[in-house]
Amino acid sequence: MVVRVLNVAEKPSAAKEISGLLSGGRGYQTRAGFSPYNKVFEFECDLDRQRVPFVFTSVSGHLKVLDFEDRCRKWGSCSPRALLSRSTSNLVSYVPSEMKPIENTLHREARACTVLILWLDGDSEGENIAYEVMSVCLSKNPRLLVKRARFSAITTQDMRQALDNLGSLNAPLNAMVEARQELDLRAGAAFTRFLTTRVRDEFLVSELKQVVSYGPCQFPTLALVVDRFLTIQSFVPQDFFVIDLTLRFANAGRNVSLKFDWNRSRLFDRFIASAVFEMCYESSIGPDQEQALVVAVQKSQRTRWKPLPLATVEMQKQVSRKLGMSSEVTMQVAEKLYTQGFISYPRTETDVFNRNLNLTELVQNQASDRRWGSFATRLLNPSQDDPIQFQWPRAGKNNDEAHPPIHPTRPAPPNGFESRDMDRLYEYIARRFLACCSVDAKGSETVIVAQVGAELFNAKGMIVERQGFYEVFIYDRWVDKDLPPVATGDRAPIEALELRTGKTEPPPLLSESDLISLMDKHGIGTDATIAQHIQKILERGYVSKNHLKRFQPELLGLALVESYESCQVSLARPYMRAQQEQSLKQISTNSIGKNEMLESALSSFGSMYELLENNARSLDEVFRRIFVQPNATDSWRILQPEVTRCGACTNRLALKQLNKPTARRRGNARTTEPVRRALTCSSCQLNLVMPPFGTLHAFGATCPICGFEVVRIENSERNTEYKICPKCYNDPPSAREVNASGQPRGAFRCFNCSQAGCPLATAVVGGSDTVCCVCPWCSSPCNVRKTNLFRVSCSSSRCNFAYFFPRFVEGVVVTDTTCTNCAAKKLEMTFLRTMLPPGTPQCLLVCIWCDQAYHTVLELTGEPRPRRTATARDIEGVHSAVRAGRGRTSRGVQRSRRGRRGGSRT
DNA sequence: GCAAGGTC
Repeated sequence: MVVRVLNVAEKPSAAKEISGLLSGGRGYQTRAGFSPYNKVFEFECDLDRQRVPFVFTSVSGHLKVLDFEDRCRKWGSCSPRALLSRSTSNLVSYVPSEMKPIENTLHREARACTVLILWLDGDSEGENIAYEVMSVCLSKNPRLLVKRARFSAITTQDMRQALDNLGSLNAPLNAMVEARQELDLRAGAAFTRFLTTRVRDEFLVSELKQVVSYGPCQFPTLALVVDRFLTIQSFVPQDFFVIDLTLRFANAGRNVSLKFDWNRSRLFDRFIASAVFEMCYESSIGPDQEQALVVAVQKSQRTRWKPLPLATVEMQKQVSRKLGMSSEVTMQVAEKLYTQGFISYPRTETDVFNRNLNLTELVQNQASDRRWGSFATRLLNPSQDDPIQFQWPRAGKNNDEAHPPIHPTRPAPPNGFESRDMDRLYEYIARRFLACCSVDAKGSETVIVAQVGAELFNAKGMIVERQGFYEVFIYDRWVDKDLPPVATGDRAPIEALELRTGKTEPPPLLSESDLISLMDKHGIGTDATIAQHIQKILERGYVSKNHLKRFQPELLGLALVESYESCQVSLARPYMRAQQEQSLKQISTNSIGKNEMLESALSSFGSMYELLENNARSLDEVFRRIFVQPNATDSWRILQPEVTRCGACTNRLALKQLNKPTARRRGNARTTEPVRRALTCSSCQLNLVMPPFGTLHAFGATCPICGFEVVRIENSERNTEYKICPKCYNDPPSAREVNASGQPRGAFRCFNCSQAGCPLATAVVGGSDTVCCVCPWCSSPCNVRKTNLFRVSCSSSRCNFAYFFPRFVEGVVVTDTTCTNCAAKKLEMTFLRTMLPPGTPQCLLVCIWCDQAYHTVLELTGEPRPRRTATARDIEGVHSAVRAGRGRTSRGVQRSRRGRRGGSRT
């Protein structure tokens, strides 16, 4: 019989790469599949020492989805409880319509082949997809001989080895995935339907659009946020005591003060601390005693290791921490960079580079970049006196045997990427890669140990001898700390000796990076899904991010966790997912059968369901506070029972109407009196007047000035929205916010505020409305604004000009000084010193267009200068906007502009 | 309308 082999990979890129390797230098032919993305490659290849035709195609992840049978698919068609039992509801697995083209390709190719080789990824999901592909192919050609290829990397060697050692499919591993799918679906659907319908039916919130969902990953994630919140709430500060010592040393003819740390760090017992301090103090008094003795000067070498190769979870954590991008956005941007061929596959657990990968070639690729190209060149062409040279990256401990660590695959486009986020993420990946391929940083640490009485104190100094990878990895710094020249036996006068009292502080709320680490630790989600789970609990309104981008539970999230706990239902505990994964693993090792495991897990979910249902009163109590609508007869008094959080007492503020609505006749038109309304705090006796129009929503962020929760006001008729702090709206923070004639600027919204560090405060000190220069593209006035970054942008709605200041610019003030060259207002800029090389000024007063001082700072950091010239594309953008008679093309920009201009003023 | 896991 003529042998013809059908091969299937998990994604199109893998099919193409493997085809390239297996066909050797002879190349392959490409044909279209029914899906435009999943092409078919054809070539000849040796199999069992015989040259045979190979047909290679791909799927795009899972081919099938799992759902309930029709009978149970509609909400309300059965009790949610029935979804938790295999005897009362059945599941069906089918190919959804969007996957039909791929299925059709497999059908067509399977008919014409005799052997099927499954080249799916080497993880459990890959095994499950292999089964899906097999069932689809066998349905059209039951006589196919099915084989599984196993490989850890897409290299010629691995491919050949896989082909010479074809195996069979791993049924227990597949059974494990099937069990996971079934459990997640049944439990997710049952609890979600129960929670959502209970809210709707019990409280008659018939138009409830919100889903109150349960998911085995989202709930433990929520629990992590709530846990930290409760830890902070219940934190009891403890007094501690520290002895601070400052000594005076002579250095180059000048006296310098040096602070020392106490070797005991701190003591918690007031009496012991006082006694120790007294002894210390006594021994320092006296004619010859007011000196400390230097008892040791210890020198040691210190190394800071270069970073490990980059895996997905680490990327999400670091990019959130260093660039302030959420993990969700990071993954979207990374996906874009990947599909455009700029970086390797962004979903990988691997933090060790395979020795077969040609890293020097990848480094060479970066040599053309104007920002870090010179570093790449130094790596490859080391000179004798240059410590920077190529060294193979350190090896991490994780390897998914499927993808390499994330690295750049080709140089950045010379004119930058289409979005700033792509620019920033690519830069991070490229710099991190070069840092991995360079050398550790080395420094020399000096510790001076001084003695007063019987107590020892230390001061540390550092001389960085080799910056190593820090030269390219600008996200971290290692800086010198000078010490005066001191030798053992020296005596130094005591400048200060004090017993200081401090209080222990609770840990902060979780940052995104903290949350990702905890999810990773507890095995919640995978590298590819962690970001989605975080996004989900935000969307569901269980948690929000405050102005510091830290996660705080919302009332609903807190209530869900608390009420589950009160019913003794352990679904909202961080370890639940890991525990479930553990039981599932037993299926893959054949320690337990799939059916047996499922029956037991489902029965346990069933018990929890019943527990929740029987104790639903406590759940109702909580939901009532959140969802109950005010009594219809009282509706002119209470409009929304719980809108936002009071900054004084943390109670929820209610929105009350202050006047009865009355209709009046003005001429022929019948008009309604505007509603006067206020947020009121029952315990603080506070009334905060609110704008009369628009719906109020809690925004999640907290005002850093007064601690009130920010409110988002949405006016759907005018299609505007803006944010206010309820307190600042009534009581603007200071005279900072006055207009040119010294009058307060009407109603005070977040965008009028210039509070440093608050991302909502987008006004600039000196006034957002102050013109700072003429637009280089269209000659309209330009203002300085602030969103995440400061920027100079054109005020014309028809022009897209904007110059974003680099991230190290942390403050911009428009001054009255003008540039003698171009008449632009000079800007006073303050820089974040930790992001700049040593010796850079911390503050500059400059014209950003003409002053060399600013341009020098930009050159030092590899940032581009502000461009006065527009590209052809920019100009065409302006022209087409003018032709179309509209403003900026982005809807979001248009909306926010209206907000700024007072279109939403009420 | 519900989950989590792949993937474009």
